[in-house]
Amino acid sequence: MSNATIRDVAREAGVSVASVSRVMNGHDNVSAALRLKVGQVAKALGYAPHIGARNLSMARTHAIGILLPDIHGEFFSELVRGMDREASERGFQLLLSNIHEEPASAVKSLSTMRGRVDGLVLMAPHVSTDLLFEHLPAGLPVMLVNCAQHDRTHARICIDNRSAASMMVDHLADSGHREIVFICGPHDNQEAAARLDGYRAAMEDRRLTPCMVDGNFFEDSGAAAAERLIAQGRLPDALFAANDMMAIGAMTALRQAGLSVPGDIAVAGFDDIPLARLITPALTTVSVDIAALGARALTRLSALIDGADDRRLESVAAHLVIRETSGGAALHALSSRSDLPTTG
Amino acid sequence: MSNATIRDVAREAGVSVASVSRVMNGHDNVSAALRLKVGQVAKALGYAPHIGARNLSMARTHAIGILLPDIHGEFFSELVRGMDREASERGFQLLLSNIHEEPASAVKSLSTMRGRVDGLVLMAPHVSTDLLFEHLPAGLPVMLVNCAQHDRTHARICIDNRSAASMMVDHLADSGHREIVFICGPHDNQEAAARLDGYRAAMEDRRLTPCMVDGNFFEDSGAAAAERLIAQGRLPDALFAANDMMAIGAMTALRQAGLSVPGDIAVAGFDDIPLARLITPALTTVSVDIAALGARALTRLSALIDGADDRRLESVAAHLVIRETSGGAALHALSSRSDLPTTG
DNA sequence: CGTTCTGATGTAACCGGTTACATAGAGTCA
DNA sequence: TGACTCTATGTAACCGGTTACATCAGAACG
Repeated sequence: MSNATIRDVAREAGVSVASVSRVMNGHDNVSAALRLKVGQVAKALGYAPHIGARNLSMARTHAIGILLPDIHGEFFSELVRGMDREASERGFQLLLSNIHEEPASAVKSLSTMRGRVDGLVLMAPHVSTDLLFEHLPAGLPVMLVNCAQHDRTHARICIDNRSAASMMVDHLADSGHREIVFICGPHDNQEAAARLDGYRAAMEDRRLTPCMVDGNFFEDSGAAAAERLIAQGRLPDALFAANDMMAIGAMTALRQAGLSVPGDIAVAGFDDIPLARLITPALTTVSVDIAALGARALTRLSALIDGADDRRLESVAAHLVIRETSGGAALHALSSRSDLPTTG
Repeated sequence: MSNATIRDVAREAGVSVASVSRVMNGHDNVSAALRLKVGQVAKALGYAPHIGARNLSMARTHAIGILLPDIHGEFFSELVRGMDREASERGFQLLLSNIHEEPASAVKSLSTMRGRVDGLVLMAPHVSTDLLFEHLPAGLPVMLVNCAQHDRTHARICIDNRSAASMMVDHLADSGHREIVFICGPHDNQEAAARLDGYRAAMEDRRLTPCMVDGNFFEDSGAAAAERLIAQGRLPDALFAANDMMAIGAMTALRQAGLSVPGDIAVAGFDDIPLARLITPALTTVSVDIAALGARALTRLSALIDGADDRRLESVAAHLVIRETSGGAALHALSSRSDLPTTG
């Protein structure tokens, strides 16, 4: 049932296991005759090397562990796409693991990576990273993506959420809006916090009063926030949501209340999900090349695995995509990347 | 640098490796004293078992290989979400591999899975599956997803594209449309072919004449198809596109030509991408619970790994989501699943 | 007190590869 | 012909776990 082993091939071909190994790995110090015979026997027996065994003896797995908080949604899919691009180029495979909210599960995921991967990409915006670091297999290269800032011992790469949020405030203010309300993301989320920071800072720089309402990154919470503002009769000039889904939810609520976007109120989001350019009016938002982020993380990790010493914090810039909902000059910015069909 | 091994722990604790192994795996035939001592030494040395070594000696990896044609987009992300849900429940991890168009890359991906996973989920709608099967590691459980129909030796699970397309034709016809034109997907795509089949069959059942135009699953091709029909002055009652993106492209073209949907012409799509319910008018389409498909594939694969004999072809039903573009009674069907935030 | 049973622990083989080192045989040159 | 390379191949240790089996001490029992 199970496949032939290298010793089966060696016996059948009347040679030693070392010779078979050398042939299978294309070493050059084997005679043509032996190469031929071993090749034939291997094919006849349907021999395929057992990668797990090879990994053990070479202490190299050619696999990279990816620990993510949520393996779903467009962010995940783009991130993995970028990582895979680099990974397959470098002969790595991706071992996925979903770390759930509870720290215990994250620690467990970590322990199951030991001896199974050559390096780790770790993204944990809400789990306390201190706890995780204690449980990192010693000596295993790790690349942190969008983690908390206070760690300095590991290589990190973060989206510059703060600056991007500030840029968006600047854009809205330059378009003539004064009262700009921010719809927050989840409180325990690192990225949401950075976006809020950027909003606050830019507002204060311009002597405008920051005003925040609650949200949780889900569409409904954006709608709820807008409804609350409408009900209170405190409609601002602009709504800036911490992500696109909430912006879209808010727009739906505004439309249902008979308000026009951007006529009565401007709206801006964050993420530039594919949906953003397709809804009407098209959503002004912040775009990050997530695939590039993933690719970059993998490139640096690969260098770490090869022995590089890299503890830098790299900041990935985001850029504004000004569409229709922000109301200013109807400049169409660089159009977002072309969308892909969704059916395999 | 690297971590301690089980022999280090054994030496340090003054016991045998077998005892350490037994303690680490929670066997019950160890004395409390030994358990305590080994536990202490293991913690002091920062020992974590080497999973690769364990896999080799137990001939069990607790990993599942996922071979997909495109690891990006919503389909991928939903599929993986469903798989991960079941996988983590069963203690499996997911090893991702992207198989590109060329068969050679697919074969290579396959060979790199040998001895590294306990089973395989394989999705290859365009690669010739015969070639792949030759290179499948013998005795490795495999679950085929949305593959060609002509294989009978493996467990398979497919979306019932054919029936769903027929149902859509029935719905359009019941709504009073007679001339229903189908916008095809790529010719070499298995799923596109099944949808076309279902369209054809349902039309013929109703003594209506099938009429197909070319498309390739991309938005542009849907727009182009609509423009051609308009230019030829042969506007049908309804357009049924093989996926949503083409339907959306067609709607854009129709609107630009001054035609109203569904007033002048009905439109229907396939896939129920998140966009479908957000555009105006909201798109009537076919929805498949992709996460459930992934979960189901993993459940069956898990049974195969446990020794089950399963070569069934399972058909996953899709259901209509009737919204506004199909023009019939404005029944709002079950709203699609709530959307997820895209920011980690 | 000797025998048998029981349960904890140790010994060593094994999983399936890789590779340092040993060895044998062919070729080169004095 | 003998010493010396050089190259192709074989031998066996090793990677880091698991586990069948052996062993041994203490308890139970006649």
